[in-house]
Amino acid sequence: MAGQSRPQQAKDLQDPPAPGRHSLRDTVEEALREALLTGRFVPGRAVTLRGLAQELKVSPMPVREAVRAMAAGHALEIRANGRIQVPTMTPPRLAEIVKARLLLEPELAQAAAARLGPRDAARLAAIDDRIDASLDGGDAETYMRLNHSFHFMIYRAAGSQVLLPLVESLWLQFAPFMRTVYGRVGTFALVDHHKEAIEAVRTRDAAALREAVAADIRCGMDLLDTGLPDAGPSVAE
Amino acid sequence: MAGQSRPQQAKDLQDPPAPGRHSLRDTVEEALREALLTGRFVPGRAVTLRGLAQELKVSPMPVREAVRAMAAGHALEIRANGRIQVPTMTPPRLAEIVKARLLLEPELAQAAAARLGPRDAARLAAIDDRIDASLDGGDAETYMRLNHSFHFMIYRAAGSQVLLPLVESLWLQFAPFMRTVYGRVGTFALVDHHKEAIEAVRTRDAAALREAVAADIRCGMDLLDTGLPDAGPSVAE
DNA sequence: GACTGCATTTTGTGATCACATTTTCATCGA
DNA sequence: TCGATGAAAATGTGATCACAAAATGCAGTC
Repeated sequence: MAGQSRPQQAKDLQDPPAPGRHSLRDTVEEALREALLTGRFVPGRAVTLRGLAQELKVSPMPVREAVRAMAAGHALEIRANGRIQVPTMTPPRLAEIVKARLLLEPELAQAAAARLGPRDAARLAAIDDRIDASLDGGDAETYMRLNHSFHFMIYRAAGSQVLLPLVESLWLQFAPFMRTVYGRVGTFALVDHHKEAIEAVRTRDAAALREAVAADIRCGMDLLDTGLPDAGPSVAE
Repeated sequence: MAGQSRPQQAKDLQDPPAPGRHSLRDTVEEALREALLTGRFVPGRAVTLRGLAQELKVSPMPVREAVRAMAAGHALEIRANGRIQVPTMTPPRLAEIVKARLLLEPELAQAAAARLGPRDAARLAAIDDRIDASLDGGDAETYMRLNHSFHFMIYRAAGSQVLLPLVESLWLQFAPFMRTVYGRVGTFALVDHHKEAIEAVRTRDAAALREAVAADIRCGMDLLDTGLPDAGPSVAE
């Protein structure tokens, strides 16, 4: 034990006891997911290994693996020159995401209906109240986090091991762009179908839940369509 | 030029000129994809970083990132103790994969129909001939490779940036299990709907192509269902 | 003979170093 | 004033080391 070469363990991430999981890599990955889903990472934003590492107080190593994992799901993009950035949105890409969402999420919602009930409806209503509050307050970041919670509380109930990850991948892809649209057109214009979804959950009406989710996707993504008439890379942070 | 500390670049992977891309990581990832899609990696098989690295003549570093990327798409599984293995199949998981495939792949095929024609039909027919040959010869590995080529030659024509990666992820998940079933029941019992698909491509009949793909999925996966009546972990290498 | 105990090996994780490439930016010249 | 040029900084990639935890193998015991 020479006592000089022990460059192990950051040890002071901010939660030394590490309550939930272990592995700094998972922590970084979760941080990235958060940043993307809440729109803190805007399309086109450059992500550097050392920069992220310093920000999260870890070595570049766990960041490399986390970034690579996100890139595998197209949540991040590795350009030809090797640089990493949040993917930019294009009209055809957005159209495809909408199509994929409409194929998968209603299916997931329908499957979840049987495993949900009045208790869950109450929880969803509570989230929806906070969503309305964040919309009134113009807090887009909180809105996006809560909207994600709302949808995935439903989807998770389906107990899916395959469909759910696919849908998560889709959300990671469109969320950053979603955020830029809210920043441009504001959050006041938002119309969702959460109320219908809650009612469908309460009455265990699978068909109605399916339709509510589909309608919600259609409305939200229509709004997004108005956000990219031009190929404006103006919001590249 | 001290000439002593230059532990850079393996340099002799097997293709020094490196034709297509660069980056050892991508090479490893491609090797993993190949191994999974052709069924050389069977469900439950343990994958070790150092082992794979030695096998591919690279350092463990690129392997770590490649494995992590595959795990992000659930093509590999990182267990609670950290060990890496090819995921095992369960009846509900297989059912979900079938559902997801039936949702996405017919859609992709339908979209691809407009961008395919007689020339492509001829190419597909050529592949299908080789598929029949590999089935007669009992060469399951070649069959799987060609079957993948057949389907993705169609899907790729859709020019999809979102749906296609999702479908690729699904194939990586069920392919290893598919292989074990062929090993058990043989390849002679295989019935596909490639002939109908080729005809639909030739006549640019989107609806027919969609239906041919859907039928092909249903048949193939029904066969797989017969492969796991019990929860037999007997085929763990 | 089967089971428990410990020593050895294996394996994933994190950190650091070395290097090629690219980007950035300040300086110089027309 | 603007563009080219060069040095300096930044960045991704690959390799190696160190370490903890787990798996493995081997003995010794009941």
